[in-house]
Amino acid sequence: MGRNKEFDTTVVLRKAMEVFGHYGYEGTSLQILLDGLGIARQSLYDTYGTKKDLFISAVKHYTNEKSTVVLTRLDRPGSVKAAITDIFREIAAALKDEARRKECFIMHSAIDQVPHVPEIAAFFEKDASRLEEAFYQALVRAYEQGELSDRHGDLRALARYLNHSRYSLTQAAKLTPEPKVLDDIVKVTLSALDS
Amino acid sequence: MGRNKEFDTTVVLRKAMEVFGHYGYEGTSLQILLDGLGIARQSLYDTYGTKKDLFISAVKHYTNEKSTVVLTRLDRPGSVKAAITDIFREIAAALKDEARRKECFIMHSAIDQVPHVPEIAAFFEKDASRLEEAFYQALVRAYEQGELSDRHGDLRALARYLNHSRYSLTQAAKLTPEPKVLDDIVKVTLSALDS
DNA sequence: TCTTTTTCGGACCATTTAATCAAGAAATGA
DNA sequence: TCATTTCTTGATTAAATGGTCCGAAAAAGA
Repeated sequence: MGRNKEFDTTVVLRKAMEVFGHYGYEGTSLQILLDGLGIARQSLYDTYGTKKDLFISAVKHYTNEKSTVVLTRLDRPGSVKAAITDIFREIAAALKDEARRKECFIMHSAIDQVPHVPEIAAFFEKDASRLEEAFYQALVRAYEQGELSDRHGDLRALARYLNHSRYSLTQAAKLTPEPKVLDDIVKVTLSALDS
Repeated sequence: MGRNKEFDTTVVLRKAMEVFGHYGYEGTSLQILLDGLGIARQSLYDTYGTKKDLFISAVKHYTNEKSTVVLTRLDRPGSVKAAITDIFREIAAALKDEARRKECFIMHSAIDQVPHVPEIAAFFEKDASRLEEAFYQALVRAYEQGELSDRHGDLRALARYLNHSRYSLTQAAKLTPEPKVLDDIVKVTLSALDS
């Protein structure tokens, strides 16, 4: 019994990504936050806890969502190169989409807080190592399948590079509104896999 | 006549880079800032103006310093590949040095402010296009010198990629304290120039 | 000595901050 | 009907915010 929630908590979480992504964690005042979420102040505290709690929830939700997509693609049977290409094309597409683009920028705000919020630091560390390992395993499989030559040598380094490149694309997007630049970066990034 | 300044304004500017780099622009309270700079409040306002003025000065000073190094190397006669390799090795070295590393993180704080401080947005836009052009001209020269094959094709894309990679290394450094990871990323990044 | 400049520190300002408490209205299902 | 939950709003709190003003001490050169 009791009254139902009038807002979808994950929809509001996405809005939080946008707001925090635009203003940064410290740059987002409670007023700005509430205006962006479209809910009343008390609803925020009742549903998510403090401003920091909401921020952490938004960061985790965003990261998990993105990581899941990557992990799924990497586990997909068949060409590993094709899977990795898809992953990067998908990121570029998200960053070129007016609506989805805004959510991505919470990553930047989150990285700001790494030195100050232990929970976020620990979360990112775990996520990064999980993804690095997934990339590595996929690359090993690619090698076994004959998709990579000995030229690529250090697959561990290649895995780290790919995971880092994935993260860094949002930074590039924040610095330039030009879609072509993003495409250029992705293209050259993927050329690291060429034979 | 009159009393001399007791502090070196550029030394204090470097300290400002560290403080802003660590806490972010909004995350840096005036108190934190003054403690970090080691000067009195009034001295700050007399010398640099407001907190925002100081931030902008620090960002510009840092960026100009780094860009100058890059432009100088790219103009150096001889192997372009060697020059670019040097540029990235130098960045990695800075990010691995306990002291210099801290200053670099002001870049991250600066990018946060791009959507909110027009002066910073304009400054970065100019700086980026200048460097992209320098990379491009250098790559053209490299091609003419026989350092690059037709495989590399789109030199404009390659230039954008290199400039972006340069920026993004600080992000990688912020996410991991592991020097080896940085080296791995640089190694693979530079492999884009391999024949 | 005298004037100028800088340093330093405290006092002070209005504003904003995140967060809590309270209370009534609206909705929900037993 | 009744208990429960959420929504909305306003009041309030205590602390922190960036910035200004003032005055005295300390240099430095004329």
